[in-house]
Amino acid sequence: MSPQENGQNTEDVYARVRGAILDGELAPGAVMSQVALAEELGISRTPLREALRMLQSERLVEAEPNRRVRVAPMSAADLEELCIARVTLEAEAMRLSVAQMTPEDLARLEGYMAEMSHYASAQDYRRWTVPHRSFHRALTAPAGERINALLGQLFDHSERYRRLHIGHGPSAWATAGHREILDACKAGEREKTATLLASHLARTGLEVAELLEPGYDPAALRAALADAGGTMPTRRPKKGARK
Amino acid sequence: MSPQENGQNTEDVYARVRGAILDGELAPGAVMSQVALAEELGISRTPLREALRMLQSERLVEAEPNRRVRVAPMSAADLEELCIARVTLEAEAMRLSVAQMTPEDLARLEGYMAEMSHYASAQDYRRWTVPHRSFHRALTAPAGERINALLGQLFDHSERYRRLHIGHGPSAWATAGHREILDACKAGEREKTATLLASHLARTGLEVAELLEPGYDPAALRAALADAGGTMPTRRPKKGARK
DNA sequence: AAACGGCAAACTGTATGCAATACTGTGTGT
DNA sequence: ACACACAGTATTGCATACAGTTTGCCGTTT
Repeated sequence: MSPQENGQNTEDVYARVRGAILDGELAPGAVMSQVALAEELGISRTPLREALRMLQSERLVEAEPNRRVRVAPMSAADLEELCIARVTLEAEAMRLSVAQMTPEDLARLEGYMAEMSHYASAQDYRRWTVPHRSFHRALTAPAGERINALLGQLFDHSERYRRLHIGHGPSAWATAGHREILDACKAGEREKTATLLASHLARTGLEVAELLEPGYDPAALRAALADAGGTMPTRRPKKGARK
Repeated sequence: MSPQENGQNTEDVYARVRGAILDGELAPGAVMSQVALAEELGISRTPLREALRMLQSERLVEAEPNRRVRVAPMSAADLEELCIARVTLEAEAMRLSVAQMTPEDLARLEGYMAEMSHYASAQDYRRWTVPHRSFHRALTAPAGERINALLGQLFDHSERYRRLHIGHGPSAWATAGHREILDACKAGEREKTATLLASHLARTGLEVAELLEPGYDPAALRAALADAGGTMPTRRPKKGARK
């Protein structure tokens, strides 16, 4: 969170602090003094306080009266809920969108895929996330403004977990997953598209949860994935890991 | 929004303005001057501005820089998205919760039912909404904090639509719907409980949408309800309204 | 009569000041 | 050595002040 870049109005402050939280630059659970933060940003406390209120409303910081705000902590249980919500909502938004997508929409999606693979091969994961976000957003755009606003928030929160625990880049299978989803989209296969997306999201969530709290068993997420019609692709068949 | 009741800190101001919006006391689309509002509330603009920022984050007011804020407008399309999100998410939360509910939870739910019928027979719809909210929240409480925070917001936004368009009270069939849901809950019938809930939510949404914009066809909501496994109970078979 | 332009009042955005509350470190008693 | 009380400091919350922008009105022009 650089000392003076960009403007100094509330919205810029909001964007900067939010970005710092999502990037992990402000660690989960960290307490922040308004005066220190405002000084660091080169502004007064007034716009900062307003920005913090917005972040509080979207659960990125926790605030109690007369106490310093804390960056929202992270936990496997919270991640699991996040993923459940996302798997459920995004899969349904996908179902509602498939039929409505125009050739232009599909072309745009191909464009994002190309961008992603470009940055992936350049190992520029920082920039990879930009078309990645656009890709997911474009998949569900026809579902409407409000639903996509919700999904956008869920996406950003997920990214916070992902970036902190597996760097900023794509897993090997993520690209293949995007390809499958887009192809199913083009084929107009409504249910297949939705379940592929659900599986894609759940898989990422499970992977990050395993890194975050190795012993944690995200049974509810598995159940939600099953409810969404999804499957865990090639669940490594170690012992009798059948459930 | 009374001139001086309650405290005058940011949180109270937030609660009061929020309540006024949800009750329709501040009409959808109304523009609000900060100075006028602050004066009416008997406070300065600083805490009001912070409260408005929070309301902006949850999409109850719309704000553009250097312009007065507007109470978020309402439309059938927005209501439809709201209901889609709620039907999808709340039904899934219900599925995840059924197995985890304790006898105490079920007893609490019975208590809310009793409260509701009490206020319903007294025609005190204003107070009826309190146990109604508790009922819905208790149904999905085991699904976790984050999911219920999301559902709480969606519930409140739905209430805003409902209160504005069919008064503040329950429809005749709503009570029966709650009864069915709770009974299925007690029987541990996971899927039935979820689909009953989905149908309940969608039915209310369709009813309000019809009042709000008579010609509007909420096809997406019907599709989402079908995806959730729900059905429209006794869809009045006028002509060949089979689809 | 309608449209345009300009000016004044109103409003928003940020900074600063002050009172109230929470935090921290030191000293004291057991 | 440990717990506790207390005072000094830091920090939050709200109000006010001021600069910049928008808005609405009114006179002028076409």
